[in-house]
Amino acid sequence: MNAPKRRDRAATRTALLDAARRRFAEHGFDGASVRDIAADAGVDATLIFRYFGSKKDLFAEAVQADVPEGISAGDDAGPAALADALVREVVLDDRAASGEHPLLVMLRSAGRPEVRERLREEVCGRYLADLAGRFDGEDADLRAELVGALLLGMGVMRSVVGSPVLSEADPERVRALSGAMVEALERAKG
Amino acid sequence: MNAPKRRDRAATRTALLDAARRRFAEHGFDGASVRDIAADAGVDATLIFRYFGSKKDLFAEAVQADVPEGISAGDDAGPAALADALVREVVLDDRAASGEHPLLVMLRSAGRPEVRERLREEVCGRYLADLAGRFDGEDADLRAELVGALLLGMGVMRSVVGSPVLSEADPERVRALSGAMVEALERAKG
DNA sequence: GTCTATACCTTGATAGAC
DNA sequence: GTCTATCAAGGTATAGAC
Repeated sequence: MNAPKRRDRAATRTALLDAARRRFAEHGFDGASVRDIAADAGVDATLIFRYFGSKKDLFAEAVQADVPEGISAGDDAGPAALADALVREVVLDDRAASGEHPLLVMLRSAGRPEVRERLREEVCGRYLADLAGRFDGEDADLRAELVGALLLGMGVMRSVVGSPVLSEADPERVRALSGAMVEALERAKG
Repeated sequence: MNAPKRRDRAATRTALLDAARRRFAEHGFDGASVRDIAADAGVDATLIFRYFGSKKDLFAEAVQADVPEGISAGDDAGPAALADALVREVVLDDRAASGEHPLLVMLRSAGRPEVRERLREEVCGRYLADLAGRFDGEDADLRAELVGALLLGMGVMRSVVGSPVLSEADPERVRALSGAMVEALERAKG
């Protein structure tokens, strides 16, 4: 089912991206070999280089494909509302179908400097900037950073460290507790 | 200076461990080759296998050596005091001399399943268990997990993502804000 | 016993044949 | 558009030199 019809560029590319997403998510960048990915896709390994240039480029494209566009909270919502949306997106969301959140996939591959750089762009440019804009007071960026740290840390706990507590806990309770932490930050204006 | 006297088992081992710590901390598990480590230590690469068995075993020993024994807070201190001590240890402490905190080194090498397993033992068994014991109420373990997530996330922000905000912020302010978040958890008893 | 030479297998990457 | 060498680098094992 993964094997594309022979001589079908588009299907080959798609099959490779698909296999890459799964392999990278499960084994990380270094743990997934191009030969394994190609075998999963039912094509020859050299096609990866023909179509994507390098393993790194394949990784970039595979992981980028499902980074959510924006954040599902109103533009004028406060930090707590945004944080709540992010908790659901990064931590609680059942991603059994779509796999791990791309940020967490990147975290598991953070040995590579290029991956860390993408992470920084993604986290700082996309998420933290948005968060910081919703805090008021002197050190909005520091408080946004702490919210980001909490979120990222929850993802790391669940997905990298592998602690079962967050997965097994009542999602509503998780949202309530993390919400209380964010509200404490809102109260502590600089 | 790194080259041990020839035919000196202890000195060779030490030199290898030393070089390994530096290489692993800077480049992660996959980014540090046994040949590079051995070259740094001024010895032949195959000695790594003679003395440690495998690269993984060398990593385990190199990283284990400087995981702090216990946590520098009184046995009867509350969660906030312990969290404060941990913030200093993991995030704020100037480890320029001793290098990154071993937990963060492990995080940067978290592509490998064995590394993740060590991380889980370390984080859950050592840090979270201690934290959970200091909360009272129903879901002490969940609240301990959230404190751990905040701490780990701060370390990840600084060391993996590479965001400059935490490093450049006033340490006292960081302690005050993270303390407020932990206190919010104490208040939210299950 | 302590170290060195060397060789083997896997993996990322390239060149050129079909 | 696809596949078959082929290469360099890296982890690992073994034999043997001092």
